[in-house]
Amino acid sequence: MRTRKTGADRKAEIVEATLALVGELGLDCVSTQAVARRVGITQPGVFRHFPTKRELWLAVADWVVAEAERRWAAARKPKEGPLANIGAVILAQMRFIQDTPAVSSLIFSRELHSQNEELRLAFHGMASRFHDLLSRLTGQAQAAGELPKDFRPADIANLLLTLTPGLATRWSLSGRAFNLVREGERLSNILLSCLAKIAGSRDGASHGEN
Amino acid sequence: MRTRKTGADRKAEIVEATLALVGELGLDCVSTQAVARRVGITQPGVFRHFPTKRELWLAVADWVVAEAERRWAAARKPKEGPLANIGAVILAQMRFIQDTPAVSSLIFSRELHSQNEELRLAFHGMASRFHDLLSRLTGQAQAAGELPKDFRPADIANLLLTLTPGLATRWSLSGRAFNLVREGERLSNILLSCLAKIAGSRDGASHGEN
DNA sequence: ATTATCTATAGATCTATAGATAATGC
DNA sequence: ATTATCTATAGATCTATAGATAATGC
Repeated sequence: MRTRKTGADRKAEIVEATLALVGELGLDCVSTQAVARRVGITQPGVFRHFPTKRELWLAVADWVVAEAERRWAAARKPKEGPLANIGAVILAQMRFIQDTPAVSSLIFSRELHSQNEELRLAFHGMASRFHDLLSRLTGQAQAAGELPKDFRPADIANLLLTLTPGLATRWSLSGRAFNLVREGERLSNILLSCLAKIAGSRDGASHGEN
Repeated sequence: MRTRKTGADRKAEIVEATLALVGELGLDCVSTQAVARRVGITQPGVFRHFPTKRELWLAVADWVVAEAERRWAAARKPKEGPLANIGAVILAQMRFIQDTPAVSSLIFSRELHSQNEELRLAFHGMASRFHDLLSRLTGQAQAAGELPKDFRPADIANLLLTLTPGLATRWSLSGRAFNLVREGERLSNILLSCLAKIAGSRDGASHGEN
């Protein structure tokens, strides 16, 4: 019993250690033993802070959701146009995944998938709010003439939304061999400039295709 | 000892059961016990067909990769243009994920991520070949004037490639609450028609942006 | 004769509980 | 006095091995 911290501090440490281990080793490698070792306490010590492992996962989800929303808010650039804001928010999300790759593992885990509905709903809510944010910005960009009105904001938002998990998948499969943020910047610029070109060439036209 | 099958048949059954269980319960719920129960043999029976669980995962990966490539080939429409082929191949991939959701779980699993490099390489190879296929088709579509030459085929292919895992993520988080194939068709049509519109409005122009 | 399957079981690991111990805060 | 942490341990579960048994194929 060398060090002794407040309950709140230790809880935060345990959540942080769990996220780091999920990112390094994958989700099902994370035993309470491994978490305890990393934090520097004994394995049963973990259960004094989280009565069950399920509670630990929920705390992890809370942290992830709060951190994501904090980063979106920080990325907003009120002085620039809606299009620049879309790019900034997408980049913030890419940076979040690069810094916290555990998020990707959590999304397809058993815990979330079939054993902890609450966990799935927490992440689903996060994704929904991200979609809402992108929809709103897309609507503003359309109103400002920066994006074409050929497509509904919700659809463009969905297209933008797929970029992050789509790229994250390739990143993970490659062994994290490229810079996720840089590649994300490149691809989102291509997509956005492609959309913007339509707006530029025949602004305001509104006939659907497909 | 009621039934008794050939080794090859039983192996295939075990692989199939494993994939089904991963899709239903998530990857780390799949014990050799669960697989054996589903197949209808005893738990040690599994190890007579696969010496280690690692070997079982590799067999699963082999099946997934072979099945994916079989479906891409079947989806090709030689009589239609390159653009229609791009759409068809993307839809085939969406349908594959919808039929075999285990693939998504495998991609972010511990097994693949940090314990079985061979498994990661198998899936990485699959993704690379899919990218090559989309790049080739994009090049053809550009040559045929169906897509603009503003962007490199490899970049457009990357954009198209993110659609499937990106949508699959949203699908998984939603509790598989929408039709992945139909939504995939809708979104890929939006993306492709957006790209095509540039080609239509000022064909052949080739100046980069961003 | 070959080989698919079964029974029995070892040994590792994982979550969680009970009760003791010692560091902090009043 | 409160509470963070430790030691000891139960009980479940999981991969894998050893050796016996029975179904198939020549």
